[in-house]
Amino acid sequence: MTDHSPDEARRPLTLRDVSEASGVSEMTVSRVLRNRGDVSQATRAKVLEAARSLGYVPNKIAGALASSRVNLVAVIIPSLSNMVFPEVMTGISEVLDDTDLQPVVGVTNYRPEQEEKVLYEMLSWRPSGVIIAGIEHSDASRAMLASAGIPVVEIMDTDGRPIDSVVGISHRRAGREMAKAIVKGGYTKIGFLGTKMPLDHRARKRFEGFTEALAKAGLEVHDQEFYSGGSALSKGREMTAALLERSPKLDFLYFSNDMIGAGGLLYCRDTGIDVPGRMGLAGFNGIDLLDGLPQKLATMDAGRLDTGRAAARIIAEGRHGERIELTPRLEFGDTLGRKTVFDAED
Amino acid sequence: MTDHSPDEARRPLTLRDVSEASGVSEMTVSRVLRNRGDVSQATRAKVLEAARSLGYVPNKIAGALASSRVNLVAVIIPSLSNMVFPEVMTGISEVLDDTDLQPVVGVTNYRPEQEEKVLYEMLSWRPSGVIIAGIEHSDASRAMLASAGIPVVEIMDTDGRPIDSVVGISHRRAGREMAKAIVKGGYTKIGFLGTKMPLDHRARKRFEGFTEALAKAGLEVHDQEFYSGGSALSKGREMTAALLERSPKLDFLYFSNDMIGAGGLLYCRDTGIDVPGRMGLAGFNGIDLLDGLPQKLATMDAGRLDTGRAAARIIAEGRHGERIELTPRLEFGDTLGRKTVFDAED
DNA sequence: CTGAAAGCGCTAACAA
DNA sequence: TTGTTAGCGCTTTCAG
Repeated sequence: MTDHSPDEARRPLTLRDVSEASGVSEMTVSRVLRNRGDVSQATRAKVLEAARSLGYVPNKIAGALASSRVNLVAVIIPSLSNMVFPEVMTGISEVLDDTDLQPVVGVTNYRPEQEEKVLYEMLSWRPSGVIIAGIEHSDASRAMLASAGIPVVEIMDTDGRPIDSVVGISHRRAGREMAKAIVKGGYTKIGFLGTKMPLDHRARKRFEGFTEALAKAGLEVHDQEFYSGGSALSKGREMTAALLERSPKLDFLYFSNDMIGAGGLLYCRDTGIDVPGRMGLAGFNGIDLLDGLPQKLATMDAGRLDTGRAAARIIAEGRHGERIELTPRLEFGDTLGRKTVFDAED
Repeated sequence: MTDHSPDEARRPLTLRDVSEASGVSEMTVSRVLRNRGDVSQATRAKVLEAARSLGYVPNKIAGALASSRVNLVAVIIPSLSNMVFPEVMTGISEVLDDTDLQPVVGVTNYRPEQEEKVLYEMLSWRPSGVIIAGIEHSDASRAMLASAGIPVVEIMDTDGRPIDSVVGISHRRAGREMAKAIVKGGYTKIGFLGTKMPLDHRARKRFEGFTEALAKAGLEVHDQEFYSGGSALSKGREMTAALLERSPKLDFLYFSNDMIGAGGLLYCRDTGIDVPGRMGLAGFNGIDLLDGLPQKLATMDAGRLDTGRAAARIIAEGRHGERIELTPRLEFGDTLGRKTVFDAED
């Protein structure tokens, strides 16, 4: 096993230590450890044995400095507690696992200054690429990304001018399509329930697309309710209660995410509101976590897994200037589009 | 703005560039950029202006090599899609945000070999500390951690022999206490529903503690159902249906996590099973995400936020050999302990 | 307060 | 197939 000398602070081992222990030059040790260049089986074995028995862990800092190659990919996302981003991460990891690249995650909490700081911090490690959520960034952030000289992929939003590559859906379009489906379903008194966060650009764009498409159909959002804080079932319940108290005539509720949408659904069921007859519901995201609810909420899948995969592939292949726009997929579930049934019973 | 010369691959800027642009020695530039040592206001201003206008981003690789100081903390967790780990991360970030340390996340997918690989990879960047989930690791992993010469905090499980520091709860104890509460509630025909994963040591330990405490009360787990795959409401429903079909006489179901527990709860309600009269239910974790369900599931909070905070503090303060055992907190909710009410009505 | 020299631990490039 | 020589871009140390 590892050589545990007395408890003094042991200096980390270096290539030189392995070199001495194996009687092979540092350079050759380096080659063995990186599987680079031809090395005889004999020396190879000697070196590996020495490295293993010493417990040598290479110093990538020195390696990266010498080779100016860093196998890190910076991934910058607003939050980990949102369920959406971990899924993107899964897609990214899935692809990077087949390469020697390693994702490094930074979290911004939806704050531009934080994003700037995290970005600066990560770029200072000279990663091989950056995957960053959203297409809205501070001037300083954009400048850093533009001049970093590495592949940059902005993900999850294609409405805007990307710095380099972009992968995701158009949230305006997602909003529009949901509006069209609702109109088609025969609903007319439409309420919106969403987040207050002015910095959640994607939610904002969905809302814009939504109202725009409603307007084209001669409709508008009748009433709305905003909240701040995490998305949770209970929030959805409360908001729905408040909104319906204020505007009892609503016949459709569009939630800005599935979690609060599910809360709204539970509220409707508890209070005996017939869904989707008397009231239609829809959320956003396609969170399968909620699959076991009594009714399946209508939603719009944003292709998070595919987004992560595609972004990672762009980085892995060192591509630039790609644009991959995914199609948001409407899932009707059990809460949208049965208005006619209700009308018949009315 | 940044000087955008023609599109040729620009060499990243170095201290030397800033030095030349500002007419100040590299050394002094370095001091300004790090706020180290005394520098006159005049030079200070010159340097900052030059750095800013060039868009200089320091190279931490070189800095780290020269100073052998790295402001990274390796955080190694099994999964991001589990809801539990993001919450721990939140606690970690919260504390590290007040320092100059940066968390770097690695994911193992509950696989020891993956853990070993990720650990090796991260240690090769010479981080200032390691926070790692669980207390079970491969020999190689333990050896790496033990000889890294940095603070190591194993989190979320205190049942075992830690390498350095440990923060978390005893899952055996959590299982025992839940068993006691169930016994006290008057339930006797107890079913267990959990994950198949033999590598989820914490779930295993809870189960062991659970059966042990039941045994002490002269009871045993009457029937059980295992599954693999992600935790989701629908899984909970299916498992509950299967288990109750097989063993209709059960009067309590203990789920290994809140998500499947919630699914079980929904199933019981849908099929008209009186909870907690005819059937008691409990999960594990205290996921407030589910707060808005019709009934609140009994659960055991594992103090994830506090765990993250405490672990980060140990790293930030460079402490060694700490042991912080948190107390799992039983939350009765609405699904445990009203057996007597039912008995009266029976 | 500022600067010059040396070197962190590794790898590119070349030599043997 | 193996070894030697120079750095990579910074910071430490010491001198002014």
